[in-house]
Amino acid sequence: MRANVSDEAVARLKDLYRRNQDAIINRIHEFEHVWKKGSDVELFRELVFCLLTPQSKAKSCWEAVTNICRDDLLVSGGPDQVKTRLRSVRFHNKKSMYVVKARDVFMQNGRLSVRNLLADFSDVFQLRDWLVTNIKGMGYKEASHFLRNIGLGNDIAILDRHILRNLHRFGVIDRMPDSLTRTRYLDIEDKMREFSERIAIPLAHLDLLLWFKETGEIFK
DNA sequence: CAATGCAGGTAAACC
DNA sequence: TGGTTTACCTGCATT
Repeated sequence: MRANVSDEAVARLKDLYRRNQDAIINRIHEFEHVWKKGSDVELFRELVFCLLTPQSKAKSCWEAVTNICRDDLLVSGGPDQVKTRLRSVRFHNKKSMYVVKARDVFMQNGRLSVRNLLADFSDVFQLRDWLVTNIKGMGYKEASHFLRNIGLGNDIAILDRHILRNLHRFGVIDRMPDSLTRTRYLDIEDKMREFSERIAIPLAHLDLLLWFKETGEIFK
């Protein structure tokens, strides 16, 4: 077996992993802490963040979430009140509606019950399907992003443009998909899972690693 | 200062 | 029926 470009790229990736493994593991522990100890508000805050991020800057989105919480509008704020806190977020007209609608889904007897609802599911794939079906504005990528951020993402992939570009570079997928249907998402997710097993980097670690490789930071 | 590129995509309409 | 296209829409950094 002759070494090729892909093998060298994988070797560099594994090296990058060795040098950042501790930071990655620490970050994943922080995610898991949200599910273990976080309140319903904290869980919902992560969901709102993920509703905001499509085509937007993650940092601006998290600031917007912080502002909504600061003004105590996460649970009680109306669409207009939420919208004014999303000024720096792209597509805030639609996203402010998504936030308010999502909150209604998790309201039980006048209080936010995120944990109860999510804990009912036996596996994360069913849970993700449920989120995509019931939370308007949430597709497979952001549902996976949310689950990862609350510590339930060990066996799923967050197929954003950075990850897809890398999967293409590493020959995991033949070409960049121009759209991601459910079938295609699950198919590429399987291929990424096989890739992670082949190079002995856990799927959740691989996501953060590739993200770090592209942006130079481990954020959310 | 104007023009340009880019932000962790999704819903709905369309065929 | 499921894949593809289009609207959503703006702040911010760079040139």
